[in-house]
Amino acid sequence: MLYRGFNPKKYEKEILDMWEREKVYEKVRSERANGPKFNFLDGPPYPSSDTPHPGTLWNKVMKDSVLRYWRSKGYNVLDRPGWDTHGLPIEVMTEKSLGFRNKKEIEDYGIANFVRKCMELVHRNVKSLTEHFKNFAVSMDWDNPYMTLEDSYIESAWWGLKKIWESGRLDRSERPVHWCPRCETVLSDYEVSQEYRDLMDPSIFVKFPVRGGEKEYILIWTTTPWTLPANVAVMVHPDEEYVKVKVGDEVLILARKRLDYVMKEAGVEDYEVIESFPGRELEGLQYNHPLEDVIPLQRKIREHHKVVLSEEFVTMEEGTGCVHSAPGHGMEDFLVGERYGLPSPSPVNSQGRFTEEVGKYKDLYVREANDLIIEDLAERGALFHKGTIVHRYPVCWRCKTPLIIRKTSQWYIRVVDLKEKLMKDVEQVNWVPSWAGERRFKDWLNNLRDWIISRQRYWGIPLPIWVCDKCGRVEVIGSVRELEEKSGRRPENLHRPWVDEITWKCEKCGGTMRRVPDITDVWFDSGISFYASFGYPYRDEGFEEVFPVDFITEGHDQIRGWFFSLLRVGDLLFGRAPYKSVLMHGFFLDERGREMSKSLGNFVPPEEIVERFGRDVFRVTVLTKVPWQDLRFSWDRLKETQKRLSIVWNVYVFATTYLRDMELGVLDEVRDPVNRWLLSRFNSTLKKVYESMERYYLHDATNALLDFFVEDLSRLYVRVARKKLRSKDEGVIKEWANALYMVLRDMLPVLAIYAPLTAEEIYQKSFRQEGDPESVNMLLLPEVREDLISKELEDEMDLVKEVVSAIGNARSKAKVRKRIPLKKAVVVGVDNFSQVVGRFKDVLQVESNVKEIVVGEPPQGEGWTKADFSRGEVFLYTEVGEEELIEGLARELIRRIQEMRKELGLTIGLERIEVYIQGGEAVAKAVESYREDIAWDSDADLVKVVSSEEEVPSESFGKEWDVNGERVYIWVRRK
RNA sequence: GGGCCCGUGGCUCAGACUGGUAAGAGCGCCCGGCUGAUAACCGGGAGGUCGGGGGUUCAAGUCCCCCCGGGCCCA
Repeated sequence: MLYRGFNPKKYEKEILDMWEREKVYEKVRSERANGPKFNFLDGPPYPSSDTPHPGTLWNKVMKDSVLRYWRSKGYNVLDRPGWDTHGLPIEVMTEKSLGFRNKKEIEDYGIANFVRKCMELVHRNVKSLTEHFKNFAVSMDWDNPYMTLEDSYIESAWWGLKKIWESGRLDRSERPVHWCPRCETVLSDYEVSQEYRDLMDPSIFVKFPVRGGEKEYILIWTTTPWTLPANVAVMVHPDEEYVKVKVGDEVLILARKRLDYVMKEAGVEDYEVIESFPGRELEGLQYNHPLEDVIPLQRKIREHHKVVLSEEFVTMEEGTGCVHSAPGHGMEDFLVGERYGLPSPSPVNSQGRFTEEVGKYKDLYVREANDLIIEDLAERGALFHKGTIVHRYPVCWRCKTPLIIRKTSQWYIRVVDLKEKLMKDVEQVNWVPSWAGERRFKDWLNNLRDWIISRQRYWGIPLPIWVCDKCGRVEVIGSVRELEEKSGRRPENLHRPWVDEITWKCEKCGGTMRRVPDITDVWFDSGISFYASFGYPYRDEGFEEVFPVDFITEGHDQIRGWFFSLLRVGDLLFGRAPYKSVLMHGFFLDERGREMSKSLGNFVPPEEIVERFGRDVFRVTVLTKVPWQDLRFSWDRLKETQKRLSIVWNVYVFATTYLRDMELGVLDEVRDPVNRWLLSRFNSTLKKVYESMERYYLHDATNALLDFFVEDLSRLYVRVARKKLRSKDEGVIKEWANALYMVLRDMLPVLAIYAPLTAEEIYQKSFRQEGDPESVNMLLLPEVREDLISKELEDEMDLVKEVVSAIGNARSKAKVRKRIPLKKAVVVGVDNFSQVVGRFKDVLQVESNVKEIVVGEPPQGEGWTKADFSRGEVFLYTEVGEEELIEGLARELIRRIQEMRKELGLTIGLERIEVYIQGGEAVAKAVESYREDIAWDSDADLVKVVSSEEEVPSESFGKEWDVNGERVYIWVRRK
């Protein structure tokens, strides 16, 4: 028996336990095993914490609603969760827990020990996060997740890398990259863009003496003095105007557009332009490096010091228009340098300290060398001006160390030439919303760069690349078996350091083949998930059948993350995008619209949500929100959802109260237009829900369902049904009971998509019959009966609602309470309303309490109150006569008797009573006139007017009431 | 500098892809009602130049252009 009061706390945990105990999920899976396939791929969350961010819960709940939908449609759903287990965040956390500050401490501790610690951390967090997701009724295959740290997964990665190598796209090259001097590794562009800080740096203007010139200098500007020792050239814009300016007895060369700014900055008021020319005329102009006397490197490259042209990288927005170029410390400088055949020295080691190539600065940490370099420049008269600047500067997203750009040898996957193809792939995908793909993704692809795949760290997929230490020959290994064949050994684990120990003799020269020490970029790990989660191609777990997957969904940050990464790998290895539909969702923000994070202290713990509102309330709250916009969290929102769900709950409670002990069978013939309307609305709702789910408009589906409960059932149908279910005509009761029962029962599997715990509780407590499946999760979604949908009926009911509302309006104006029946209302302006009145007179009666509603011309005479609605107007006769007052009084009495019955705990329709009433003349008259109605409504065998308490049997329950200002005594005697 | 998204009553949000009924809901506020779903529920009202301007159209919150404000991404 369903009980009163929507109270998720009472049942949610119990239901979850029941599912676990009875292995409900496993049973549903096996029941659907032969159904058509729906393939979902989980974007693997990063297990860096043991508590999920509320946004991750939102993400998982959205996924769950889609999975539940297809499963309830009879599909065999691929619903494996994933975990993205490798990478720097886990390493950094492990380092912190061990108190390490650099790589050396890790190596001293032992890579094997360190990697084991990382693994432990991952497993611990995965376990905890899994419990959290299960706790929100997320139905995935939790016992069987894919994890990027598994050997089978790593082996699949190797297979992919080997294939890419064979296609000629994998190679090593030396380029400047963003480098974290603490973590001592390269960072990808993506990682760099994660974190910027405002840093204060020197802003200096430096004079480079023109070779052979007489006190003539090229004026450059930089905020990274430490890159000056690696200066090779100066870039100018070919088409901008440059000038020679006389300052004192010196001549400076800079861009015209920067002149005023620079002089003002340097506090120089006396200067004179003596010559002007386009930048291209400067090309080839040679200069001397001001620090060449102290930097051995500079003496080596002195013949390269000259002006080069670049229209793409020289701006007139900052600096002097003459750009100091150090190809070893800047991507742009490097590109221009390549064009001119310039060297690209990068005299900085992996810890960000200068090498001996730069003489006296050796071993200094680059940022700390700035002051000394500036001093040396000043001593040599090369410093034109020194200031400071606060600018956004990239820092390591994990350890917050300012990054440097440094040339290193890295492994790349060349993809830039695939741009056009990738653009085409994107068009093949169904993006929700469409602009996510059409615009955002394409914009991102426009900036496509080659993929730096190597990282100089420990916890990750080891690059399966072995290089001969003698002849430099490269071999890429695609499987464990291949490794074993080459080396005769099989590592106990495919991680570092175990694979590092595997070596073999070079076939060509007899040297030793050693693995490059790098691991892969973690975006490679997750990018291969669509096939590596199957262990493809070494384990046959049905990969080919599910490629490409039907559906993925993640936040908009994953445009350049996972969506991109998957596409890149999909195209490299299989020539197409590995997914068919993508739902891009928003971020979960706090009440003020800021990102939610533990460090900001605005993080809402899942436990608190469960404690205050419960799991289903959270689920439905997030599911009613447009997915692709950011969601601003608020407790008020949860409160609203709680109210909506409690109406759903109450509708079910209402039904079970009235339908108890009734024989419910099939609904063979539906006569009443209100019931035909109900079935129409039911089927329209199903249709809307299904269509919305299939285009991933999750909020439309959820709202359509809730609106059906709130608008159609609660506000309308139930109110009429209350009367009908107590009809004197058995046939009427039967029809209404069956219609209501069927609709509510068939809606349960739909409700279970969004609020599975609540749906299960209702199912178990009152709708599950002998022989029914043991869980609501096993029910199939009802099919849409198009033939029962009637646009006409639905439109008519909308009109009825409007008329009712207009009558309510008129009552309000005339100040006549609803309990008083009114004689007549005239509807003006709607042609077919007579037919509507005929069909829906019960609704009109219950909702408006007007005896006669007709269609016609505006009535003449006194006593009419008018109200407008969209298609016409209503004239309500609001004069109240004796007769109406008496009838209203009868309703007052009934209401009070009912209240007393309730107080006595009597069961409706079952326990009978006798009623005694003492009051004035009007009361007596009301009882006389409406005795039968009173008796029927209150299950009374006797309704009697008495003149004093003496006439009332002694064991009666009596109460004094104030009815419209009159004192009335009522006694109820239980029989 | 480029790209994308957002801007709708006091607050939180639907509606925009596919132009068309007097622009909706919930919360809050004011007034009233209902009463065997009831620690609920319902009706009425006040409150919106749909950020601003221009354009297309018989018709624009919706399509196009420009601007302003906020956010995200890229440079």
